[in-house]
Amino acid sequence: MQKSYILEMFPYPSGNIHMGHVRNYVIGDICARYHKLKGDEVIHPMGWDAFGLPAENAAIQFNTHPKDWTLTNIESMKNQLKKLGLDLDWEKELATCKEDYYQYQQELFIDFYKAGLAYKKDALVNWDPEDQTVLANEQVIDGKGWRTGATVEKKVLSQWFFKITKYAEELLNALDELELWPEKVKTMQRNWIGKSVGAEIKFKIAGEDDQLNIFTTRPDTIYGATFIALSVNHRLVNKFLKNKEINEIKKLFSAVDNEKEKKGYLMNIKCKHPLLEKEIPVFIANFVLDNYGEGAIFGCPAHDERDYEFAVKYKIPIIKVIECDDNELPFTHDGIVINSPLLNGLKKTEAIHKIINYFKEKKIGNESINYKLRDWGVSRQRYWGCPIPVIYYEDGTFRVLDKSELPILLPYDVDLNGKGNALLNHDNWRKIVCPKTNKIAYRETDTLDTFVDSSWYYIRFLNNKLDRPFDTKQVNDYLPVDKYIGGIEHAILHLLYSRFFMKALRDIYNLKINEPFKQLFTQGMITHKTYKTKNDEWIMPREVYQKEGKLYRGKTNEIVIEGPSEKMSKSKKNVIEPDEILENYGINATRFFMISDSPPDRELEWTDEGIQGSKNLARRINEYFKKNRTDMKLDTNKMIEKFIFNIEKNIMNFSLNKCVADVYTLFNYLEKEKVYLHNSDESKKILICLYPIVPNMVSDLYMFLFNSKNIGNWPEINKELLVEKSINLPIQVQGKLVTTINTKKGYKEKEILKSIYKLDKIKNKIQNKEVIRVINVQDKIINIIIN
RNA sequence: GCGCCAGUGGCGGAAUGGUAGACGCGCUGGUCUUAGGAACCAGUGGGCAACCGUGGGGGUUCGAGUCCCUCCUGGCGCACCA
Repeated sequence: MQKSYILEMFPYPSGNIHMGHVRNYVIGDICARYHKLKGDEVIHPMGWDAFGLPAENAAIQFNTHPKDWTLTNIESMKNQLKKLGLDLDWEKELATCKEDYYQYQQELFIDFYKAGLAYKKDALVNWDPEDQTVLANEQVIDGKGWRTGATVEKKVLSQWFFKITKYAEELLNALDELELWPEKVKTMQRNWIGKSVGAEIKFKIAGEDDQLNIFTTRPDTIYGATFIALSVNHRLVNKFLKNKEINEIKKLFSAVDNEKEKKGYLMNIKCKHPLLEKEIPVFIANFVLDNYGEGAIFGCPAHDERDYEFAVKYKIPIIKVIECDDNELPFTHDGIVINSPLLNGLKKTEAIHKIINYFKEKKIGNESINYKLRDWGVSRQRYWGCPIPVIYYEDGTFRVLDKSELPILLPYDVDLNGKGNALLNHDNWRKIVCPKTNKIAYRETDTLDTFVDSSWYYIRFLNNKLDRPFDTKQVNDYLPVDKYIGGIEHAILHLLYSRFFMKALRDIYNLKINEPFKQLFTQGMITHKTYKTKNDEWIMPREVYQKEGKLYRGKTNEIVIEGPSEKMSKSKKNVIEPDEILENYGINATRFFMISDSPPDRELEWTDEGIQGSKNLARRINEYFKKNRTDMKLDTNKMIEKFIFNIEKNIMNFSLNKCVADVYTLFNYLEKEKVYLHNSDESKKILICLYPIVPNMVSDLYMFLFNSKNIGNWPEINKELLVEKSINLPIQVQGKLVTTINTKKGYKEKEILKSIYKLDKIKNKIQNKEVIRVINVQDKIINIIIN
């Protein structure tokens, strides 16, 4: 039996589902139900991404406990999901905050550690002052925390990391084989991994026994290097400057108004140029990233915009080493190398090749590949997350626990006052006697980033009750997920982490699976018109009424200004509540509308007309089947076969909006021809095709018509009926449509031309001219070319 | 700035290089109604017409919304990545 693993991204249990969830899960449900009808062994589970900060914030705000708050939310959201008529296997349900999930994550952590994929180091990390926790690089957007929007600070802390960089090359290359992923997501991941090929060059420090390693993609411009710039966090800054001075420089840098304005501080050390008998100045500069390469660059102002700007400001010499006009500086394009004894006259790639070989020979450099991707910082200074199974002794050493010492459970009795990490403040939990050494020890109080939880939940779903993380055979048999459906906002974070996890687990446990998600489908947002008063107050759409072409607010009769359709958000008051819609329009209309007006990967604008149209469609179908049976017309069977064929094709391609069009086309035909099928076998076929989309309605109708709950299998298509025997053949002259004629398929070209030439419209076109060529695309089109 | 995607009626959107606008919404007219914002029926790209029409301009082709080049516009992502 063919397996089909259909998965939608599991939700965070905030307490209420929103329209975005509805769309996501209806799309997945249609797929899953279709595959079941086709006879596949379908896996379609649901769970809860249940650790995370909102629970802690809610605990403080409402004086409840994160666990209680979360579990209550799960219950109510589960009820809401059940109202959507989703065919989910609730036996497989999991919640990442439950010990039967996270204790196995602790096992994985131990295995990662043993495999060298988890390690601890002092690191300059992103600190979110509002959430009081560290964030991964991926979670910092424009210098702000992804969740809080607070400006992120830099701090040095001892942190746990996962070695995702070990897989940088594979994560990049394997994207090419993910044929069923959107190009857009792959591009985003490629950019994020950010591979650069170049060279690493050693710069000796004059008068010191120390050196710098500098990565560059342009070793061909080495003769134009006129300065060195270091990040303020570079090792050598610490070596040569006092803390006080460093702090002053940091202050100087952060005082810059415009973030892009370049600032530098001249150090009193110099570097030797690796090829020339000269020394060049060393700056500390605000524009040098400390987390790329070693946090040091050589500046070649003539051929780099940033270096040029800096050099002009600090009056650093600018030496041209690529042929160009002076007014073209900085010249960053390819060109012929000049002023470079070893490289003169060469083109860029030749020069790069030659100089790297020279560096190798002299042992002052090497070719080098650099990635933007950093290792994944997974420590979070929060209570509501998976505890890291590590203890610390009083001498500062630590021990990663054995699997036999698991689980490390979160204590329930914590003091959540919003200040700092509740685990750190919980002495009873924290302080233990190590059973191996009998020494006093302290538990790790950081918990794991919740993106760790979601990096392997699709594996745990295969057997959520197993007494180890997963079963190898099951993983090999049932992964990858065949269709993974969710929002594009996870393009980098969740999807990259999961890919890394799959590869890491593959290598640790000898799995045969390389990628977790075979096909990725990213559904579009749901948007809704926004409305404002003249005082910029957002108001709810339902408050607005229209009179003589103008919009007014219901209770005050103020003029209302209509804004663009935007993503539903509470702050803009353009939210539609699923519960309300289900109540007013019913589940069938709701499901129809979720796929009606736009292709699933594009935005769907919520409109009253749209949902009303879906309601009408549902009603029409219901009424249709209740009418008394009539005879079929000649082409009725053909229409039904076409319907089956099209629905199947369109579900497979995620062209669900076209499925709705297919439904209209069929019922328009049946009603126009007054063909009523009632409890016929043909009705069964039609209902089965409708079942994935509107299962509730179909179940009721099936009961009513056939007194049975047993919806059969997906109907076999009678291909013979699909073939059109007669066609409307378009006739072109000079490639332009002139007329069409109705004819049988398989006509003889000579014969049909005879009758075509008799047509007035064709005669008029041809008149006295000579036919020089006739293009007959058999059964498709005829094109007559005249002189 | 770089990358990706997209530009088709009043709107959402259909079209393996082969009849552009399927299907829906809206609109117009009609039927039934005390009434209708319900339901049903008919029509609906522009133009009186010949014809013209898929963001603009080139090209490939018998034939281009579709392929190629170029420009414009919009959306998304990345962005001092050396």
